[in-house]
Amino acid sequence: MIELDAIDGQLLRALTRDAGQSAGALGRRLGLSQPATWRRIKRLEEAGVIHGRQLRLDAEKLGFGVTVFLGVKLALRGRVSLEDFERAVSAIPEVQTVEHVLGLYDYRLRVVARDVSDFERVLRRRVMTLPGVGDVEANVLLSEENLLGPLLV
Amino acid sequence: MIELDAIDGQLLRALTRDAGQSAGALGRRLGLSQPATWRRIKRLEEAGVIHGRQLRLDAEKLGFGVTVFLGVKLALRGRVSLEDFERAVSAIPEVQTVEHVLGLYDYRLRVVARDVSDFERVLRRRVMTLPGVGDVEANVLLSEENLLGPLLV
DNA sequence: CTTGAAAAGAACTGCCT
DNA sequence: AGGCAGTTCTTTTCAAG
Repeated sequence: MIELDAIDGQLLRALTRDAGQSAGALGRRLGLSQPATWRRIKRLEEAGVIHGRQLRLDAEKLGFGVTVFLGVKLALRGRVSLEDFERAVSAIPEVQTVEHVLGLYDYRLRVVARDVSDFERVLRRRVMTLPGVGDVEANVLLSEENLLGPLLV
Repeated sequence: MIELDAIDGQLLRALTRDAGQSAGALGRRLGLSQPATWRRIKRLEEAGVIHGRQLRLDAEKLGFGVTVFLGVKLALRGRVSLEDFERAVSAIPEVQTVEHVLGLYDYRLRVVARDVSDFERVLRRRVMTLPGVGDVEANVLLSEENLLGPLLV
């Protein structure tokens, strides 16, 4: 594990808000020179703390108005491997995230669809036919807020 | 809604894999010049399709080894407003995401903690004391895979 | 850690097809 | 729409305090 001081925390906080700002502008606000700021960011990347930069897309603007979280419990455990399930679920284009979890469900899926009837198609023809699938529970996303998290306190 | 052609789709797909690559390098692979590629990206940003770029942090390297998804059902509905709940939950530093959903639960929370006993502290002292909280269900994250989603097919 | 400088590269602009 | 050429800004590396 890497040692982070207060300035690293401030850098991560600022970059989490906007990953596209320049090292120079960032450093000026924190009272650091541009090369010093740049070296700190580089160090965080090399340590693996910063894993990369991800594009944030607006699903609605792309015509996907419905986002649903599915909790999936596997039946037939032992007869169907987790790898089979994961491979099949990863091949569904509407699935954005696959989370293997421990608890009431075995997997949590984030699924998008154009509308409710499109979601029904995905659910019936894609999800319910996955190998070993048992109970499925659905929650429709109304709104979502991403916070900084404690990584940065 | 904005019209996207095949090239826009390829751009979004490439940028979703790595949001940090330059317009020049991207264009060369698609047979476009640097300004043409840049103008397309700019257009997607201005249309709101690209909402921004987010830093991807490695929670484990920052000392947060446990990620838990909580499904929260509110009791006392009507007596406590959703706004009160949302304001209180957003103030918990360990909460990374708040999703307002429709279904078996009212809210889904993504929570990180240093370890299991740290998570117990968050659950007992922070989550269970939220205004109006009723049933709480937990799923511990084992592994996670982010796919491109259908935005890009 | 800082400043200053220099080279490389990426972002942005205007003009032309 | 796309390409070309040029300008501006940022990144990246270096030397020296």
